[in-house]
Amino acid sequence: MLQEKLTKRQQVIFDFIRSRIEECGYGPTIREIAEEMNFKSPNGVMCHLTALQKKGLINRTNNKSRSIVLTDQVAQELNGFPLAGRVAAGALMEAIEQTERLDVANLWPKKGTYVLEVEGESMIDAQIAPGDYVVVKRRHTASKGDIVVARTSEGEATLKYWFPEKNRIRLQPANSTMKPIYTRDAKVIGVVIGVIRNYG
Amino acid sequence: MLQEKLTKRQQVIFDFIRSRIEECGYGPTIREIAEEMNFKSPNGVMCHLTALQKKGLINRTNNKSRSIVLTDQVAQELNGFPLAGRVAAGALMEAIEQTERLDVANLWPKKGTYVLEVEGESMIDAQIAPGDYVVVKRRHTASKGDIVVARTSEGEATLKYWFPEKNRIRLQPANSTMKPIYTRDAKVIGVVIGVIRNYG
DNA sequence: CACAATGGTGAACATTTGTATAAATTAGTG
DNA sequence: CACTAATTTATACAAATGTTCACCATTGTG
Repeated sequence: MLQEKLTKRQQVIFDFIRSRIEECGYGPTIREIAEEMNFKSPNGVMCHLTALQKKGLINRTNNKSRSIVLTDQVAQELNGFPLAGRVAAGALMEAIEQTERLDVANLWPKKGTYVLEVEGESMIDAQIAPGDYVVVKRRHTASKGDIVVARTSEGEATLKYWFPEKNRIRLQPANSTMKPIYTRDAKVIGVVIGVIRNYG
Repeated sequence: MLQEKLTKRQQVIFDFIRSRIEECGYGPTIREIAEEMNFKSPNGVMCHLTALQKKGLINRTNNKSRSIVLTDQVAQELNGFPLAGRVAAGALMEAIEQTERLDVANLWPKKGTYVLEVEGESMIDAQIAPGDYVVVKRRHTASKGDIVVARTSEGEATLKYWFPEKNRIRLQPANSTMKPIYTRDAKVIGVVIGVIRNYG
């Protein structure tokens, strides 16, 4: 995971490429890079690009305009967060620079997935609080013990544990002050696969 | 938020552009689109592009190669999840198609932010469970009541509520079975600004 | 010092690419 | 049918773009 160190010049050029991709949505041409760097010839850029490619920061396709892309490793840094370790672990700050990353954008599959804002405290003992967003995978079946979004016969959607019993379904809240709902015709709308909480 | 409906041809072309941007990291040229569609002239594509632009799905810059970008509205669909409403709300599924989106990738600022995997149950009553990831903003100060990552005099990093008192700091766990830690020289490493949980 | 690595200049060339104009085709609609 | 909009062909041109070759300057190193 250690990448060869960049020279100052290479770093400047790489930063420019990355910022362009972020800001414009597409990368620069070789001459645009040259212009930015006040080069008077596109060939200077070519050398740096081959260097950046050899060091594993970018890829590009021959003869294609604007074909510079950041390698997966680098691109992920745009989305993810450095995963610094566990809270209980010792030397924290030292570790942050060089570790894995948690790619928030790709943690969950996008297809058939949506989020719901949680209302009420029915799942509080499952560490799901009001205002949290539950990430829900659209499904019509669930396994025993899953946290599901279910629609009861009254047409209400609700967030509960899913416990099928002999002749009925037990929709179990995670809250000692609330009682389970028993029903025969509750339908699973989706299964909770994640939780997102944003303080402030 | 309603976008003008696309013709079939426009939809096919738009899908191709989007998939290319997703898969390659950069968009196609006009001629590459023409080739894909088996057009024998680039001008056919030009017409469709101006249509797509007029309908607000893409933007592009004149005279620049591969300058097609998805509009913010469309691009966000690549990152976010549809925000379908609140769990308690009624007609859920009907609402999913046409609602806002929660852009997970940009929920929190990226600069100076990292995540930590939570170990232990010291914050369980704050709905933070073992295995959760806390999103931490690197800071050296905190406000009363913040959930912070603090380093105690022993050099251990720990996750607690931050309560400054007269001559000391109270590091308060959110767990009725655990006692607060009192200290004079605890240092804030960061403040918790979010939580991410991934089931399974 | 000789040498290699880095960081350029300059000019020339072949494609690729965006653009423009004119016209043909198809499909739907009043 | 006459008409319009959408779709595509055809051709041509100007500009942008990637590539290559030859060569120069600087810097650090054995």
